[in-house]
Amino acid sequence: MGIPASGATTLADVAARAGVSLKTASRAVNGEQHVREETRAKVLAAAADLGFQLNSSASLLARGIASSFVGVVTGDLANPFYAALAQGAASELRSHGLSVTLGSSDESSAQEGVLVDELARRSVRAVIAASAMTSHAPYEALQRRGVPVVFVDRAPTDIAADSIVLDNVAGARVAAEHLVSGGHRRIAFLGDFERLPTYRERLDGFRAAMQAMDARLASDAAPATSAADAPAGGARTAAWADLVREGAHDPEVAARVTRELLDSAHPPTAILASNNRATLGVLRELARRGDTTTALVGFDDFDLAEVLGVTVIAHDARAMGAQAARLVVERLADPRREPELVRLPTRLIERGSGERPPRA
Amino acid sequence: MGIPASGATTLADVAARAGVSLKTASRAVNGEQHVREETRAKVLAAAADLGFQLNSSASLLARGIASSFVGVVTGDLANPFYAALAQGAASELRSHGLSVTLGSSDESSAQEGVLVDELARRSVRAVIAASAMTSHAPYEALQRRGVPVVFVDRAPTDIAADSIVLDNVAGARVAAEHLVSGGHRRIAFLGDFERLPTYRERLDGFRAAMQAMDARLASDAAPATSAADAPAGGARTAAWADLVREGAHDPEVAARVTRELLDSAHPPTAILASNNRATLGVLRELARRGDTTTALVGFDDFDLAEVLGVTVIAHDARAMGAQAARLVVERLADPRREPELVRLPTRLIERGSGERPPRA
DNA sequence: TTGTAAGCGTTATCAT
DNA sequence: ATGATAACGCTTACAA
Repeated sequence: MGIPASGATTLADVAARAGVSLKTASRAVNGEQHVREETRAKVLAAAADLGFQLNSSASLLARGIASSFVGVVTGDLANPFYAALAQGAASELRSHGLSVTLGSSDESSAQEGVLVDELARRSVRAVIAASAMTSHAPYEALQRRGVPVVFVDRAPTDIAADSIVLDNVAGARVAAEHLVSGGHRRIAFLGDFERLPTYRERLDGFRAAMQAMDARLASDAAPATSAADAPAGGARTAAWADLVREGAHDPEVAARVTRELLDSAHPPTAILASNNRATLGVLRELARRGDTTTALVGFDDFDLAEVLGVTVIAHDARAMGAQAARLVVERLADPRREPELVRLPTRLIERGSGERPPRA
Repeated sequence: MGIPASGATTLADVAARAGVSLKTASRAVNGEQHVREETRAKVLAAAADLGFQLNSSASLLARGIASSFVGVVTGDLANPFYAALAQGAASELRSHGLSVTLGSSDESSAQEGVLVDELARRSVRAVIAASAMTSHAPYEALQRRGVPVVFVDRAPTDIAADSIVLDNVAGARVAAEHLVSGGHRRIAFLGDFERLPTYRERLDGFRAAMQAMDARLASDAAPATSAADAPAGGARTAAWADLVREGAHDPEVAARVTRELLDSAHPPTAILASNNRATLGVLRELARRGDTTTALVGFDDFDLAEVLGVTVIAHDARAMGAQAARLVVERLADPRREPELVRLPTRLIERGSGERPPRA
């Protein structure tokens, strides 16, 4: 019925059918003012008749706007942490009329670089990134072009940008202190890729707790002794440092490392897994060997943690995504604000695995 | 240095700086043929100098293309099944130069409708949807406008479209038969929302297995008896039908239903959870009451299933997403193909929970 | 190989 | 309140 088979109904068609000018049709369709209600109704009816849909490319072009898409760059959506992050960002952005376009880097710097270039080519309005890169040059290029970039989970040190991260140091410290106060002295730390700031910060927190423990033990052992009496200080430091492992980014590696640790001459009595994938690997290995005595605290909460009784350092990934979206919107509104660094709290949830006493 | 502060470097700027015409610059930038290498290099250098980026809106408009975005509609990304689906679709589409834009319906028909309208407004090139709607009118509108729609997980019955689903009937039947062959007679079925075809199909599979069981039991009990002798037939049918529950879409409801079932006068000895969220709920309730005897088979595999020893009906969600992406690409290439219905296989993975014998 | 001119569908400007 | 006309930045004929 007058609908062109090509499916290409333009605003001009609508205007013609409604018997008004192109501009009036535009005004009506966009809900602008200065259109008589009667006219508007006429235009809207014509549009409905023709199944008209605004061509967003033309609209954006005419308005001089890049696009209404915000790129969200994460490692791998299969990781529930990233999924929650993306979901939080998407729903918050949607309430501001912005859409999300996804990209997974699989934690590869190279792939992430390609991804960011691609986003640039797609003229995204802004980018939210959980970056695994050490050099953020591609992001800087975006910023220069006026595209805001907000970093989540990992804050870059080489460029200035809004960032929202967890209080990793405090989280890991609390976890380690919890194990120490439970009587553990030999605590292993399962870290992620060495290059990730999250890993380094969590290790910092772990280190702080362990050094405090060493200091306390030293003073307990020799109440009124001078530093010269503690030649074992270095050895004691080595004691906990020997149980630090890195590169456990996926469950398989984490399981293997756990196995090596527990099979060693002086196995740890407790493990602090620095993220959800590491925790998964530890759980698999513990289950495999039927080990129910080794204590465990995992960074990141997960669905079955309660069922399995796993003590975790929890946080709200979805809120983090939403917060990142808010930062995007704010910077879009005022590009010259000072870059903001938001640090989100974590909390310890005791479920049993972290409260197991050390083996005798 | 000559870069306009507004960040709006156009192809014309590049052409001017390189001392060539607009069209030549366009050719060089787009990697087209018929450009002397020397010229191309000159243009590319100018583009790099100016930090030029093609305006995708203008480019798409000039080419008469809607966009290079494919909308992916799912329930909730927090569900690993959807996350894997989205990831699979995204990476496959990317290799075809298409990007993904995400939308979560939270399984609400209303919200899904809004979402689809939004996608239309954004001029997406195609849509991949795990739809929770019963009427697919909004999708039909898209199709009419020449936007291909591919349904995943749930195939619509009211409109014709490419679909890719699991063999739900077979999967659920195999699961139920597995429990029956393990000696179970009282098997509960924890279903999702009644309106979802996945739920209905899984129930069909369950029913088939249970009816077969009933038939076998009847003939065993009365080898040479006529139908008139089996007035209990209806009662027997009721026996398994009484253990069918629906609406267990989230873990909380699933846990509550499990509790009611196990607290009832004639509790089931086994449970078939019709999806990952239901399985989670069952596990929580079993853990809460310390129940280690009730057998369990869950539809959908999950990360910790091995650790927990949960027998599942597994499938490859990521592959499903990738396949959907392939269907999109094919239909984009040839819009008049016959709509295709792909049915993906499932497989039973025995891990212990499904092999527990019935309580005495 | 390179350039010219027209037009993609919409919105902004400035009249009326 | 409505409308003619010129952008928006790019690509596709069609020349040269």
